[in-house]
Amino acid sequence: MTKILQRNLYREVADRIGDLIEHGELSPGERISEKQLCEKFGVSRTPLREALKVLATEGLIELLPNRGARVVRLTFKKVKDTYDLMAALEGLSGELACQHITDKEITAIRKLHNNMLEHYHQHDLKAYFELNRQIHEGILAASKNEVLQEMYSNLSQRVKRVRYSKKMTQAFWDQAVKDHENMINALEKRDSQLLGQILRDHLCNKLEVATLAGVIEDEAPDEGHSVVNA
Amino acid sequence: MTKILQRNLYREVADRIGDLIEHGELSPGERISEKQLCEKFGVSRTPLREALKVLATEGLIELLPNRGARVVRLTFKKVKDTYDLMAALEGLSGELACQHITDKEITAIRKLHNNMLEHYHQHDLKAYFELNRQIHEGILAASKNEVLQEMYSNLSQRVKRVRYSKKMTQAFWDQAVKDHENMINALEKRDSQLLGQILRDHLCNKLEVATLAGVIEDEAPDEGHSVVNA
DNA sequence: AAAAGTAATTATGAATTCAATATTAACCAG
DNA sequence: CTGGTTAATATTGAATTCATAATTACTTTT
Repeated sequence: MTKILQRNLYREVADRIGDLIEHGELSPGERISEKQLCEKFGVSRTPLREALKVLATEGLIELLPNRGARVVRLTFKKVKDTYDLMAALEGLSGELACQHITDKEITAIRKLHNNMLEHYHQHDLKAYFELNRQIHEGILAASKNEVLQEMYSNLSQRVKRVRYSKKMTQAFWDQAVKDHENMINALEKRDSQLLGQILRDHLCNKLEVATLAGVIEDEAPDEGHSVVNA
Repeated sequence: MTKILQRNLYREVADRIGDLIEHGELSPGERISEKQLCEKFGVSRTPLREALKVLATEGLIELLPNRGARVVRLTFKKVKDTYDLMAALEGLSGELACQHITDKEITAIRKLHNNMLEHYHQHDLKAYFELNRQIHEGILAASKNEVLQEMYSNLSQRVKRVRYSKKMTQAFWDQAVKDHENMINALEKRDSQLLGQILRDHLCNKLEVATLAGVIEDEAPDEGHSVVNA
């Protein structure tokens, strides 16, 4: 049962702006010019402004009344908070997955896992990360909780642009693989509590947060006052 | 440091539509007429349509391309999924609160708790619920995690309209109060793990889900095809 | 009378236009 | 020059207009 994908112009525009933010083509704190983006995308201001409103509720940009939109500045605290949340959601996904996962799904994830192990042994970090992502996504899907999946993917979106964990020490990597081994085992035993615990503690997040401490510039409060949607 | 409240027209409209949904003045599955709402609120279609887009990303309504907006149908599963998520978030809020709460905040919550106990002894359910809400909100605030607070309040919004847990047996009530006693104790001892556990298991959610089983009409799949934002 | 097809109506999607606010530039006094 | 005031410009906020798709009503046909 594949869902029909809704393609509104505003959604299209929102996604493309999201990409621009993710790839750093729109800088944090930088004012987003409506006119400029309209020309870039070849759309009028109406769908563009709708997209901005959506992106604001998704937490990617902020709207300052009468002063335009700007990309949210990712402070270290904000990223840390987001990761804390994601860890909790991953934990929940693990618990629920154990309750709802089918044998077929377990087989598929085991397969991904074995595949990932190969890349690990070949030191192919990029391929490893991709499989790693697919495994976590698979568990999330197996939770059969769509609200959870939606929330998680939103949070993931928000921090994507700093998610380039370049330096990964061998020790960290070894530990991550061990975690994954335990995860699969817990999943096959359908041990909710255990899998939940492993995923909550899985160092993937913690590692990234740790390395991020250096990456993120926590500079002077800002230009533009602190404003919040109400 | 009180934040400046942003009052855009679209946000205002979105909130008012949210109220209509919460109070059942817009029925689930019912098509939302733009023109009608424009007249009701005295605004043009532009801000109204912006509001609809925002409400869709907030999960309160669905937009069917070229076929308008309708209020999301709350199936039992959807509500159950949402409560599972909220329980996990409450658990996290408890853990974080223990780490970050100030003595002053603890005192304030203890005060709310004592106040709540009085209403409990006087069998004033309404006042009890209000204090109950304030306590949970206080813990959430004490977590000092704004992303968490934002997510929680969004989830809460989604299920508000079925949150009228009218029948509350004395046994349930007694247990809830005991839970709360334990919560406050854990908080004062700053026992993260314990408070997290209590909040995750707190029957408030489970109770409501249980009673809801009867309240929600899980009817025929629907008119209008299953469409999802992409 | 029922079904199918077509025209008329209505609603939505998006661009344009108008109004209000903020930003920049120009000007002047100290 | 520097600081402040006012005018000019540009940008955002919201209403209107135009275009397109869906729904309804009405024929027409069997």
